[in-house]
Amino acid sequence: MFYPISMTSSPHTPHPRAVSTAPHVSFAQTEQLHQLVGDWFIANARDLPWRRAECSAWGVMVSEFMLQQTPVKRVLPAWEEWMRRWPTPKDLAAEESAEAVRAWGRLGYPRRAQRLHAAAQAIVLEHHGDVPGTYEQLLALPGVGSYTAAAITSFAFGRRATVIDTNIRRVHARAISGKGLPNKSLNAAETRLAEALMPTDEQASCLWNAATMELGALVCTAKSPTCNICPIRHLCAWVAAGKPEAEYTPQGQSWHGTDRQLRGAMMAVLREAHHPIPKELITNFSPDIVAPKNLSAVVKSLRTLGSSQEQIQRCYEGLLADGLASEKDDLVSL
DNA sequence: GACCCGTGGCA
DNA sequence: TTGCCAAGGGT
Repeated sequence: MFYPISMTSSPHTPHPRAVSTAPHVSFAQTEQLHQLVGDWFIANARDLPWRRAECSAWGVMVSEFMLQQTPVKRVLPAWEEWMRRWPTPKDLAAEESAEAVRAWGRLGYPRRAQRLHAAAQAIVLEHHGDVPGTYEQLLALPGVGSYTAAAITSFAFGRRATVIDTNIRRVHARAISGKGLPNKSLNAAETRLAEALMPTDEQASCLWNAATMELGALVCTAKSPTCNICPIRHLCAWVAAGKPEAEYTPQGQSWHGTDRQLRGAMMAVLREAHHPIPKELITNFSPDIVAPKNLSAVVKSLRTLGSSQEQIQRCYEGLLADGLASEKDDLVSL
């Protein structure tokens, strides 16, 4: 992480280069937002290991993968262990993909581990083992989308990139657009707004990215934002409008009885098994199948889901198709 | 754009 | 307790 410390030494000096003006926001207001949110971040940012100056680009990249839909608190220990074990892309690339998935543990969305492993191999093959430093190069890596590419560009390399994540979108929606929540999906208007708000100065842009994200994560939260401590509450369009309700209510993610629940249970069985196991251990729930001792608990929990045989088959084949599991001679493994 | 992909902390 | 939802990506 590149902390633009220079901003703290002269906090009220305007940047020499012009800042784009966003719709509904004056130049002066944009400057003020940068200053207030930046100062707030410097005073209140969490001390996360991937933000420290000594953290490698690879460390930032690993954190970004893990943080895709998984909260910071659960990522912290996993990141520490991952970096201890695989401190460079080359170290991970030399491993079996299955080992990466196993080390991913219960972070969720195990395909991220698979893609991170594939990205490490691509980095070794195409970039001499060094995490590439441009948005386009990063975007070409497996599992790296527009958010992650911009985040690594900004946080690991200190280059100007427009980072747009769910936190930043929410801050923009409220502070600028006066809405309770951003649109259901990122659209062109939101992207234009984010680009227009981005400081032209490279250092300032990195601070703005990190600071806006942190503000969304700690203060301008989805559920009950703490506007009373918000550094930009007096500029916030949403507050000024009386905090109107969002135009829609996000539909909750269903879980019980879904394929995802069953896939998760199957993945737990496979992670526990450090050797290939009989296929029917997963696909056949008849109680006379005896699991190896260390698998008993997870297999039992899998059986208690009460899934139909059709659903079991569909999910199992899905795992094979996604490359999360492989089958040979009626034995399956990660 | 809609949908799918895991998991667990927290109110 | 039940439901929300968290630094997204891929199809």
